[in-house]
Amino acid sequence: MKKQCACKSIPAEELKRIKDELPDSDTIESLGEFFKVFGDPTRLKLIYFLSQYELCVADLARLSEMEQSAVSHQLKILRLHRLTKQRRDGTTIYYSLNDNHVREVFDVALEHIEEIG
Amino acid sequence: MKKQCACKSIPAEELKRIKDELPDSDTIESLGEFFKVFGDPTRLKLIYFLSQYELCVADLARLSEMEQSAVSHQLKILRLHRLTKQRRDGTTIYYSLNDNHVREVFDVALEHIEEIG
DNA sequence: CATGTATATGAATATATGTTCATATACTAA
DNA sequence: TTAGTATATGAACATATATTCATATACATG
Repeated sequence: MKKQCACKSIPAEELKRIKDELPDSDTIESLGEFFKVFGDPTRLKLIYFLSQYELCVADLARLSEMEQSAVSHQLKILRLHRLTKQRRDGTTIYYSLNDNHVREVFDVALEHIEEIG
Repeated sequence: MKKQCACKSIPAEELKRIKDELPDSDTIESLGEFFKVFGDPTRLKLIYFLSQYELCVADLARLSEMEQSAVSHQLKILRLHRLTKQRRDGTTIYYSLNDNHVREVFDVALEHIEEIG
């Protein structure tokens, strides 16, 4: 029983080179975090609405048909990832998107879905 | 105690209109699924490698420093989402990306990470 | 056929995550 | 201050998910 697989389609030196091209692990982690935020349908809805309008929590709850608490929890996640910004007006807090890439990512993915499913 | 929140920054008819602009729930679900695939660092590594090279499972395992079993499990997910295609050569199976949008999504997100973190 | 290699997969486990409920906080107005 | 409104948050719970281990499958070779 050999210790190393005999496949080795690619020689060791080239494997090393390919491996080095990978973005560093912090970047990969951040990317994963970023996509994870988009990986939940309820957050996607919030993101979509916020990509078009500045909205208060209560209206977001009505639009997404979620409870206010659930919306606040999800908004916290968006906030922590700096995807949103907010302003206070009295007791009301208005959220909006903080970044142009967000909608861009959304749209590229949408193209994919429409083509491949 | 009122039954409905008094906030209503936006009148009911307009809320309805905004709500109707949201892609249908199947599309939102698919988008969420799509992003969820990208939401795991180990899958991101596989996707990145495959965006540049056609690779066999064993080499993917070496490159990503994962066990062969874990790689196969993740490749199954990529396959089910039709992000990859594969061809067999003897006992070896070579994987590659199936879609151009994938790398595009990856790159847009990378821009975001580099700007906002 | 039997052996070996590359990959796939089911089950078990540990961890992560989203929602709900109850409650806290921050602000407004009387 | 007291009551009311909008939002935030901690804890508990249920569900999802990634990994590992053991094993199965598919193919090649002798």
